[in-house]
Amino acid sequence: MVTILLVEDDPALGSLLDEYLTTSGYRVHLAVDGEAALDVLEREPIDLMVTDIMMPRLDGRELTEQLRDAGYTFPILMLTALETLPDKKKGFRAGADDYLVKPVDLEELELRIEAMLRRANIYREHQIQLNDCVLDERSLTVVTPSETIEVPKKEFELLYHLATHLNQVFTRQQLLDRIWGYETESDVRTIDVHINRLRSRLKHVEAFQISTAWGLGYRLELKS
Amino acid sequence: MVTILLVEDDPALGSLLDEYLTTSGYRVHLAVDGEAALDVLEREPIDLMVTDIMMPRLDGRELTEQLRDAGYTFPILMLTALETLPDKKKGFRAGADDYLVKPVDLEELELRIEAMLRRANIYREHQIQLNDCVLDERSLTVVTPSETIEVPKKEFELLYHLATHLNQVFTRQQLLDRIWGYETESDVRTIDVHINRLRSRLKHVEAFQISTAWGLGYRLELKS
DNA sequence: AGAAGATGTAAACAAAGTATAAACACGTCA
DNA sequence: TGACGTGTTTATACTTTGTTTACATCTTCT
Repeated sequence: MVTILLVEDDPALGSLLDEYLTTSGYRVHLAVDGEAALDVLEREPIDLMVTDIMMPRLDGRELTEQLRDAGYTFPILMLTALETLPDKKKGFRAGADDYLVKPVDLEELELRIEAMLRRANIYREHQIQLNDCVLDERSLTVVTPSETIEVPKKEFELLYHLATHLNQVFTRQQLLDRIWGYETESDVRTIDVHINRLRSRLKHVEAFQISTAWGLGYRLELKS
Repeated sequence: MVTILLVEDDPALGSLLDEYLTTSGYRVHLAVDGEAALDVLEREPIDLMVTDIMMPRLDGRELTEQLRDAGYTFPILMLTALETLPDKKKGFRAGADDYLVKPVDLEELELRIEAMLRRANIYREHQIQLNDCVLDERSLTVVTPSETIEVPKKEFELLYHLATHLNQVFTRQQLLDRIWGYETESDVRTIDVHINRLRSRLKHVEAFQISTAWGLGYRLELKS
């Protein structure tokens, strides 16, 4: 589920947006100002932020700048009562991806959020997240908090296939058929060798493991 | 340099936008309708498209749908005279990333284009900073604290493209398509030679390195 | 415990992909 | 014209990856 961080100091507007977005199928965290937003960000993984621009303490523009500086890359949409170009400009310069002028048109807000998510999701289709670890199909890498491990193509395909079918047991022949192709003439023991190499290559990865289903085949399961 | 495909059937508006965007530092291809746009796309690598929605023959919405279906992922901005929500909705649904209502505010158009490019990781700054090292597009130089290295054009374009897409892996064919152009007949191994020359030319540069993604292609990553 | 079957592991070999140098082609400019 | 810079192709050396093989180790069952 997509998680939105909503930063809005006006209680009436805040709860209106919260309710609307929640009923639209998003998980929403509501923060009353920039400081509160930073607190939420420390505890929750956020996919997208919608923030008012004028707020007490830390305002939307400063918040956006701080987040971009800190390396956050999720899409940010700013809400502003100010129609003038200089203000839009400052917002974009600070790192916002879009803005919306108040009063907020709820349907348009949803459309813009969808468009931003679609754009940001282009790259996610090629990734699988397993706990704190990401398998990146485009670069053939396994990215953990502490390191990035490059994995040879066949090994990666094997890993990726198991990862897309968590906990499901595959026989060696099934894996050969699905990854090498049905007409391959490779020996089934090739699978064992690849599994072996994957295990030693990923031995420091805490997020998941490839376990042996004795007499059947292999499966990938989360460690957590 | 960022290349924009501008699709607009009104000659007056078309040339106005063309001129404005060109003086803003973009390379612009102007097409008078969707069919003409498709022709341009076959010959030129495009970073972003700005299209009118109402046009003879193939209109902006149909064009957008076709392009998305064909796998093009660059940002698309639609120009529309229609203010109503259902029409915006159709535009977004067709795959547009943003829209702008006519009459076009040139400055706002530029801001939106910049935001879309940033979102898509396409930059039009003439310099890129990588740690303590600067790639300068205008002088085709790589400037480090200790020296300034001149780089031949093709090599620089290759380097620059990789630098604007940090850590992203590109196949040799993708690099050929994007830097040499889609209709090039050069051999993909030309890429290897250029990479090789770049590496030896920049071997004393500490800021970044071009690494090989085995079986895939190349990527530029910071050394830090 | 011991046998039979299944899996783990290391090493050798084969295949595929990449690095590098050198030769060639072309245009520029004194 | 001829030296030079740039871009491309080609040939060969080299590296990484993929597969097989042989043998060690582990499960399961009697």
